[in-house]
Amino acid sequence: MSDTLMTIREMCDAFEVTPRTLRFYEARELIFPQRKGQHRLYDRRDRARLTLILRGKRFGFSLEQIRQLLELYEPGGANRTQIAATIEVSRDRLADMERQYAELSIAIDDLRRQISDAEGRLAAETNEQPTG
Amino acid sequence: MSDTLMTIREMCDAFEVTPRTLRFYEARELIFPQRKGQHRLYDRRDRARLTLILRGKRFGFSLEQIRQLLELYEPGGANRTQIAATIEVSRDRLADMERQYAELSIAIDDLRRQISDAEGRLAAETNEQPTG
DNA sequence: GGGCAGGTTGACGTGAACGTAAGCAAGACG
DNA sequence: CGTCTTGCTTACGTTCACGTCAACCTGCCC
Repeated sequence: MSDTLMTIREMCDAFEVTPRTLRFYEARELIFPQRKGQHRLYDRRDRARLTLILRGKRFGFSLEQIRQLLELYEPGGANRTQIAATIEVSRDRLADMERQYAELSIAIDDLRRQISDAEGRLAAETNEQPTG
Repeated sequence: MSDTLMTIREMCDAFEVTPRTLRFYEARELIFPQRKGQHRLYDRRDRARLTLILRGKRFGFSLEQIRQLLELYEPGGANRTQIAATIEVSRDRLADMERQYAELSIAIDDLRRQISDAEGRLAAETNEQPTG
């Protein structure tokens, strides 16, 4: 059930991307759908990777950074040096995300305060008599 | 002290941007430095706005979205309708950021787990005798 | 008064991440 | 048999956020 193969159209509908996008990600070696003849078929693994890709994009990572991160999620037959390198860059990304998390917390508080200030001004103006 | 005017070069050094970037933001109406003759001079307000701009960019907002947000931080003589509209879009941005915050938390946990898994594999491999 | 550092405008170039369009193949349908 | 849909490849176009470059002004120093 969960390892159902999906066509490109099904993938597009499920993830709200275009075929162009999926082919583009494949060209950049972010996903590796099988082929049935000429047609692409996406399995559970491809869907998991696409989920991570879209998530990474929302955090502002480049496709290349995401590609490196995806290596971490593939316990394939990489050698020690490659695994260590992957861990390296992943730690960097993690640090980025932790920084972003902290800053986002501040920014959210900031924005909430600004919004309620503005709401206050709006309410005040409502009770005043405008001079014009 | 805090309302010192700064030249474009001083701004660039302070914020690690290029002159081109500052002029670009000005063209997009994100900052409004004074002019001394032809030369630009940036005050405390410009610096505050630039801080918010760069922050917004780190969260993946477009310059246009940031421009709208900046209106919220300027209690200038806008009319009720404009203030209300600004609050509207700001609430949308806030919602974006809250979503991002929640998702980021998940992604960080995810990534941490993947990294320690990979570290585990690395350690395991160190203790094994490689077949080759 | 010549030159030069620092700033200005304007036009064009660039890289990332796709969009769009043209043209072909292959299975489904009536 | 034609044509419709779906997907494929190739190639060029687009948007955003700047970078790069040319040409000009402008103090200011020697």
